[in-house]
Amino acid sequence: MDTLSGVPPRSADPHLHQRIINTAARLLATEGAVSARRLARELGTSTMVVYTHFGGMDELSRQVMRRGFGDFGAELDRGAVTDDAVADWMTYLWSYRRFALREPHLYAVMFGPGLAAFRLGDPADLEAARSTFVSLLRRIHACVNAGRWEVDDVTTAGEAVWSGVHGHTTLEHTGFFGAVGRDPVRSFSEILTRMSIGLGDDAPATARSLSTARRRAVRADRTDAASAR
Amino acid sequence: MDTLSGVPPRSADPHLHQRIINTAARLLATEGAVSARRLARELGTSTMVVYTHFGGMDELSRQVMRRGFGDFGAELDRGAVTDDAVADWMTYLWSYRRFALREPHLYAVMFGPGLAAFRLGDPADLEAARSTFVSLLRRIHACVNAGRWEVDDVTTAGEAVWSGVHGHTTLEHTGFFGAVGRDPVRSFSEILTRMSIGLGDDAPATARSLSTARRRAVRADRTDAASAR
DNA sequence: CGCCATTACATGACAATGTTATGCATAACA
DNA sequence: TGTTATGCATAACATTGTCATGTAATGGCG
Repeated sequence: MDTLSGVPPRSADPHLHQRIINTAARLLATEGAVSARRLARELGTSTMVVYTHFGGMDELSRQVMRRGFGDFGAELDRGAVTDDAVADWMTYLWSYRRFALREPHLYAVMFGPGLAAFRLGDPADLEAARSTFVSLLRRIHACVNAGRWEVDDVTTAGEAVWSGVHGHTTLEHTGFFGAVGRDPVRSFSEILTRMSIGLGDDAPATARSLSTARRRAVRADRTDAASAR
Repeated sequence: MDTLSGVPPRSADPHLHQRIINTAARLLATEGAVSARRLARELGTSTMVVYTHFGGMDELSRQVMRRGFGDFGAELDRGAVTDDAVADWMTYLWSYRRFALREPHLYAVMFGPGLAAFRLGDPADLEAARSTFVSLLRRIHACVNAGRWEVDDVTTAGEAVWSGVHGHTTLEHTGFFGAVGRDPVRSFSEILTRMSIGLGDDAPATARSLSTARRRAVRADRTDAASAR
């Protein structure tokens, strides 16, 4: 109705822009969906803020996606660089899986077919996604430099690796492994193992690296679980 | 309004059930989305037919998905069995990619996170998806029997392979390869190659099988394009 | 053959979605 | 202080899936 001046008129919040993105990301993570009205209710505003600040839900989703890629990349790059390059590469991919499992909806926004990063070719979106890919390529390069792998085209190898882990995580998100009573960890290990051997490593060395990376991953899982409490 | 008897009352169509599924599949393929109203308009009925026949859009989508898995499996099993088991396996996966590219929306319904096959555990849905997986396992078994691969756990190997090709197709669907100017065929070939070597084949034999399978795939692509005309 | 019950379907309404036109109150500025 | 601009709330519109209601056709039974 008419605006009663009894209600203190909300002064312009200088951080509203970021608050919207943060709240949208939180709602996405906790409730699996973000609607303009749900978001407005959470923010204590009207749905119009989405349109004055982002022009619509699409652009907001892309901003959430960009932030997601930022967090994703930061978390992936946290992995140490040791003298076992293949183990480092595997650790990187275990972190990849950990993030995807912890943030399934964010991952879906980032890689899903909805308003995927690449279709609406905003260079900033493309760059956000590409930087994490480049980070993977560095790990692969290290394996080549260490003499473990023989790869002429690192980018193509990176695409193959990425396809494998991305496919695995999306399958795991659908609940496939649980539904058929299979172990996703075993399947993921298989991908890492066969890929490493296929890229030139010998089987025993890959097995040793897998053990190392698996140990690190279990420890990181525990840290993750502890910080969630 | 009141029902004018001037309009000939539509007698119960005994094939309506199938017509709904077929039309939904067609709309999904041609328009990328199926809404109850769009479907009703196409069928010349009201939206209620969806509810009397399926109870809602969800169940209808699952029926479309089931039909999709049927077509998918039939098309995949069309590949010949020759004395080059690895080439046969690769041909199978090229067919996989071909189907996914030709029917992106159907593929998304089949494997997407929406009302994924596995989450709502209807055994019929599970079986529909599983049968195509079993078909993949047969191809892998043939490679092992031929002495090309050394695999103790065929199912786990199948999951790894599936992750790779599934991940690749979903990435291709997002438009990633086009956006960054990369060649999806090369990436897909890399997956097949590294996986085959990783599963025990030697590199030259894998390369020969890849050539064979690629030739077959190109021919099948042509046939596909011709029949589309 | 004629009546009744069941069933299939159309109509229209409801809630929730993204979006937008309108208006007002505050903020920024001269 | 007066003017402009902007940010946001209100309320509406179109579209979605869904459902309550009514009606007409179908099929069984006397």
